[in-house]
Amino acid sequence: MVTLNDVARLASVSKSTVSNVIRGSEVVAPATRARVEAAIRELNYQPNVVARALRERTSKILGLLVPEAVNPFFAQVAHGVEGRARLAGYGVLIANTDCDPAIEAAQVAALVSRRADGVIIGGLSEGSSLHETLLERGVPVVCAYAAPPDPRLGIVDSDDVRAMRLVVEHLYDLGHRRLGFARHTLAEAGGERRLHAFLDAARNRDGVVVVPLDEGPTAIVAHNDDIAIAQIDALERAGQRVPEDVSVVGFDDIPLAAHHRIELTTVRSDGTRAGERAADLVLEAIRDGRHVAQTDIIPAHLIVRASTGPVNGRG
Amino acid sequence: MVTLNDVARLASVSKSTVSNVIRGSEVVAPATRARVEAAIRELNYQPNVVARALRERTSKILGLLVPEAVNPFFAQVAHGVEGRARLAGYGVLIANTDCDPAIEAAQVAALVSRRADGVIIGGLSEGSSLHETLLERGVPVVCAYAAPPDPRLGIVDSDDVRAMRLVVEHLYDLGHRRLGFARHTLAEAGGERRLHAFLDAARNRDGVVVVPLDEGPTAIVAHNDDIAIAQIDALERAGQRVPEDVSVVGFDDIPLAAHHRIELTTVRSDGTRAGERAADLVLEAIRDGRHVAQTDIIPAHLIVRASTGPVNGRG
DNA sequence: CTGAAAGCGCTTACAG
DNA sequence: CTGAAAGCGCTTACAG
Repeated sequence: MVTLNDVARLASVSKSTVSNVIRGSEVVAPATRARVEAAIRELNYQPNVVARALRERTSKILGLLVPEAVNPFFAQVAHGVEGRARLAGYGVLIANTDCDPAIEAAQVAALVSRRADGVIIGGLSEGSSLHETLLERGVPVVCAYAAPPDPRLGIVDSDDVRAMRLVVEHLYDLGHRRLGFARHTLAEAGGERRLHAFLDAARNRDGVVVVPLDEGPTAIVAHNDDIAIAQIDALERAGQRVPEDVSVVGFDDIPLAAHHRIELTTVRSDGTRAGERAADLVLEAIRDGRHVAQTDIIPAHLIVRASTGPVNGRG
Repeated sequence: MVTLNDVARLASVSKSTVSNVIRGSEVVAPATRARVEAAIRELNYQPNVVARALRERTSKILGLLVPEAVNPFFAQVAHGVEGRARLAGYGVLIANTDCDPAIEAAQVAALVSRRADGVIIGGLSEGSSLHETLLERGVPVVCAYAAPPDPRLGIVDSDDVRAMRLVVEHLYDLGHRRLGFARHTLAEAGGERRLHAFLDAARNRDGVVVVPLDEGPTAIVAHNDDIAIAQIDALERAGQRVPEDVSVVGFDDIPLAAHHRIELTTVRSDGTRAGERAADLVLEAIRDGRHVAQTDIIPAHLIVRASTGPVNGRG
């Protein structure tokens, strides 16, 4: 590997001067600069970011903690994070946890060891306080769709309360009174916030009752699209028809939700945008040397498609 | 941030001794070791991997170049890579390229700058020679489902030739003679290998002709499941029925393919396993200080579901 | 405008 | 068994 020293030697200048050229310092004389640049090209020199990181006490690395790698929504979030990070010269270290506390702890330790300048958390296992480990070391962190309460945290979240109000209203208008909720399968911290938002919304509608999934709800609201789509699968395999017998509502609006075979009524939530926003927040905090301590709530939009219909096929 | 020096001071030993304890050297006296370990705990010390990386001339980082972040199959591959990397103490830097040559070049430069010890390429843009940039710098690289020809490369690939033979045979047996192929949308290097395997298989079946998609094939074979599912969407929106009017075959067997509403006939290809295998290959090469130079072909299995049926609904 | 020196936080021979 | 010293490849005051 060619180093800054090799370049200096070839250009017959000191390391300081090469460094000045690399970092675009104004101070270098044009002729010297030209010589150095020629040497860089000739040797095909790429600065060693590891060395720079050590010296500057910054790694230019963002950690991304993902509870469920295979969820397409998180793929969108990751895509957004990565795009913004790249533009800012940051790399993204991906850390899947599968919501397993042991893996999660190992991943956070690895992120600390690698001196990640900031961390974005897409989900934490139940009862985890790993975000505090990070915060106490001065690492800015933003939670996307995961919100352990801590004022130092940055938060990017969907407006679940409003979303669930829209969902319940929609179902109510279709005549549904027996509603069920399909929770998500991971033991995730704060993973019941959508459930609670749903319950609150249902409580505020006269005549609406919330029943377990196996006690014949006429409509099922799911924690996310993946779960909604799995519900459709389960219902139809059990001989029920969607939406004729049971209506189903998702959350996220993943690309597949608009598919002709699925046509899922859902709440739109732009994962890529959320990822971009999360990255921006954490990047700003890094620049300012502070915690994020900001909350960004993404507005909710109900997208009505064909997975919801009038109760009992009437109407 | 607490450093090795802080630990040394608190334990009243030298940095060398702390380093020996951390790295589990046998040489340290039990009493000394205990004192150092107590100090580590008390200070909550985490070694700085950046410093270690600089000294050891290894970053313990794997780069993962992904052409299409939102493809669920690549999410599986990434999951597999990440899992194996973690077990080996490596971090995974994710680099989306969206198959854009400019982004791709920037990502490879970033990976070089960060001194990634190895790189896994999930896809390269057409005409790209970026893998050579890496190889020439001595970085082992394995291509997963992307195979520019270079003997130094590691390759993990599906057995497209056998797969397409099975697919064509299956369709032939159902009476299909007019077949079409839905290519993938990215300008990816080697992205036509499945197409060519398909064309070869079709050529070897008497009476079979390959026609453009808009010239009424009775069966469509797609480059991957995502594209197959999009084809079903397009066909049905255009008033055609699958499989009554047109049969559709995918490739990958993403989780959704088994969904009751989709029931896609497809070729199984375990993305997580492929990712794990790719990581193992590159990790071994790093350990041995050599290029990978190995090929691993994953056997093909045809999974017949309901998206294929007899031609013209007969039978 | 350019260069010598110190130092980021580690590891690794090498003395003792 | 323990410690002093050098060095990984950079950047950053500071002289000149």
